[in-house]
Amino acid sequence: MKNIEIEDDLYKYILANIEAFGETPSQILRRLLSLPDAFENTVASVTPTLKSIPSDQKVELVKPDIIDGAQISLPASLAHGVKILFESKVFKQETIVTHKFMMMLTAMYHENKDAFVAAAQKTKGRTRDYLGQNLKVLLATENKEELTLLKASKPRDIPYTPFWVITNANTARKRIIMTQMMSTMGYPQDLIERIKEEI
Amino acid sequence: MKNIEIEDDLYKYILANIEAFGETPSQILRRLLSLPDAFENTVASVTPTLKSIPSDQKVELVKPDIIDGAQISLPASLAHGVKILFESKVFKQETIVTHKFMMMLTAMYHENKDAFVAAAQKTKGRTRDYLGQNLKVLLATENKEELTLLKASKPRDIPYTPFWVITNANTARKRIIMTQMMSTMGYPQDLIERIKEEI
DNA sequence: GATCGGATCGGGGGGATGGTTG
DNA sequence: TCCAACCATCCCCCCGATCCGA
Repeated sequence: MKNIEIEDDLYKYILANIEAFGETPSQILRRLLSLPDAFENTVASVTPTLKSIPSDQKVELVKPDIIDGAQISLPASLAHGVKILFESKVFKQETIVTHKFMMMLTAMYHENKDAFVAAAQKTKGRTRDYLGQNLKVLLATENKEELTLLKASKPRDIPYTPFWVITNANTARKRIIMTQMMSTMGYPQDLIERIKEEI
Repeated sequence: MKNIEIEDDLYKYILANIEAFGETPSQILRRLLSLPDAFENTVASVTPTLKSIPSDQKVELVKPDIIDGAQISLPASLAHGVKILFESKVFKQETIVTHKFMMMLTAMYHENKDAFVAAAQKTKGRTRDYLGQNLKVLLATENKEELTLLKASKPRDIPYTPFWVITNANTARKRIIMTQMMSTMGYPQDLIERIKEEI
């Protein structure tokens, strides 16, 4: 049971609508609101959370875009390419290298999807892929052994993107992956050289 | 004002029909029942009670302010921003860290609401939110499991504010939260550095 | 006995390091 | 065999929330 505080006139109004002797305010309210006696409704919370990059959830959204047929809204900080991203506050304030790494990839994807797709295919290690599409499908499809191996690399979805990246790598390797991606995609040399300062 | 007792589910139903932050159950009921507004306007019910922060009840009240359409009166000690707060007697004499923590947040909210709102969204832990709006609604809406988790963090309404904060944290973490909030809101570095002395 | 502040300690994630492969 | 490149184990630190003491 809960106690709520209401103004006197509202209280009078409720009592004025009494229909049976001994009816409680609560019962009267139910009737007035056309609610069943045993009302049991859960209002589901619909908050799509982006657990992987915690920092800029509800930031200004721009650029409605289409990914896999679904429309998405991209945070402003990620919508204007790598160069602008480097200058953005959210990027500078982010301390976790993996997050910066993924933010860059998001920005790059939206800057040039075709080039990104091509570069993603070429960027891989000796035994493992570094990037790919549709992580969920991959995780569902592979056989047990391969799956264990795959998971060891800690692949994660790149936010606002149909791609995933490997996450279990030291910073040096993350730089290598970034460098390869940016080179293949044709980013200018001076921007590529900034990688080691930025992440 | 009258108090009436209602079942939990009815209470949830009422809160589920909230349309504006800070709306009281009474106001919601009026709308649902198509009743005119009361002539006597409520202030008390919107204002989070200050039973948690003791002993400045009879203190000078200043700065009539608007929170979500309701007018409130703010204790002088909390009305002039963080810097003044640090120098105030009530703050210095307060021994409970959590109270000081919340006093600072109240002061910060009134010093710059927009910045506060933005900073509150960004300030969060790995799995839990640190601040948010409308605790009542949150508590009524979430599903059982999430609710238990949420409650473990002991969220409390920040007095004179539509926000709540996590309270179940050690002092070190409270400092981290404060630091993040103040940085994001753009407080000067020297004030931020005083956090570890002040709380 | 009940409540409340918040230190303590278990758990989880980031990514450096040591081991492995070609 | 040795070296370079790569992999993924595992350490350390951060975060959460249980629980102890006031």
